[in-house]
Amino acid sequence: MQLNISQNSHQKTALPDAGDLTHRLRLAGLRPTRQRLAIAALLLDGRHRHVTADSLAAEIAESGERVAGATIYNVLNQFTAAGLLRRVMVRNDYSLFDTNTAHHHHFYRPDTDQLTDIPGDDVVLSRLPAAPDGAEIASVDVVVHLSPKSTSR
Amino acid sequence: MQLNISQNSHQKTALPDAGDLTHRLRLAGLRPTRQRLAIAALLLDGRHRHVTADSLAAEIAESGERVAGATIYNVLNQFTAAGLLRRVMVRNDYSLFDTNTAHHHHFYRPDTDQLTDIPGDDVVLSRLPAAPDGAEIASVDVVVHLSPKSTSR
DNA sequence: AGCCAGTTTACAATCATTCTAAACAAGCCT
DNA sequence: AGGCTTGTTTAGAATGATTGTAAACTGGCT
Repeated sequence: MQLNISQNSHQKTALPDAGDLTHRLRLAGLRPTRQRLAIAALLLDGRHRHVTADSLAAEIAESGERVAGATIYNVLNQFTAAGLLRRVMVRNDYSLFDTNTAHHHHFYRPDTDQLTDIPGDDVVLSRLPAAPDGAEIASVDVVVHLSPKSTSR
Repeated sequence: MQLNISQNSHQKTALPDAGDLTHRLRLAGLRPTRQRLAIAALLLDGRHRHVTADSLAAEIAESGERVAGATIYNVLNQFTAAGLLRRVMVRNDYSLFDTNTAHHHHFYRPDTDQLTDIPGDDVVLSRLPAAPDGAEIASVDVVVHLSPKSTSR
């Protein structure tokens, strides 16, 4: 079976070499198992994209690896807890995991069910509420819901 | 700070009378059936709160009415489509329906799983992105995720 | 009164996600 | 290296919110 990792070798940035990923997983307190390394190689290569548990499973299968469904969920949750991924909730059907953990926001199109990043600083929150007693602000999620442009007007 | 909408008076005059609700349902293009009126009486009295399909079912049962589970979901979706409710997604386990359809945002505490409104204009978006081609902005959801206050810092 | 589209209902089905408990592998210890 | 311990993975079952289905019902018209 041919792992298709070579494909990103022409990329400018560090393609995830095994040592690097192993190290990152260790830093996150996660044992670098075959399964976690396979998923990390797909998701933590520095590119920003959105995957579902399902789409990731398909990619893994395509790459020739074999990872159980439950493990995919486990690893996605572990990566998210470790801050390697961000969970984005736009529907209550399923979750999307965002490989971009930097602070940014999303467009969501209900009709096509597509999620896209809102570029750069195109959303500016000029005012934030004070956190209630006993709590502090962990993160702020902005989801801009889109609708097809109405032709008439 | 009286950001209250006028219908929320402190007297029971805020109670929706049947005729009013019947009319509102008709305006929304919905036949005023016993089930829809029962749910409307609970949710459309001008108070702002968040319910789940489940919590609403419990309230209905307590009030002595009987409404099938599927109908509760149907009606919640119909009310939401008609703009009488707003659907808020904070987890992907279930949906919350917000009786406050005015533009406002939410605090969410993952540990206690509680959703609260962010008062008034405490969130100000000073900059919004342009909608992508063929789309227009339908709504903007801001969810401020909270965490228990850390003692340090 | 009677009709009919719109509604409701019970129940099954769906589907993402989590649980279970049994098999397995990583890393440490000697 | 062998063995141990604990963290991981696994298949399959379970969960739980939500939706589909097909039959029964009802609101509101004529």
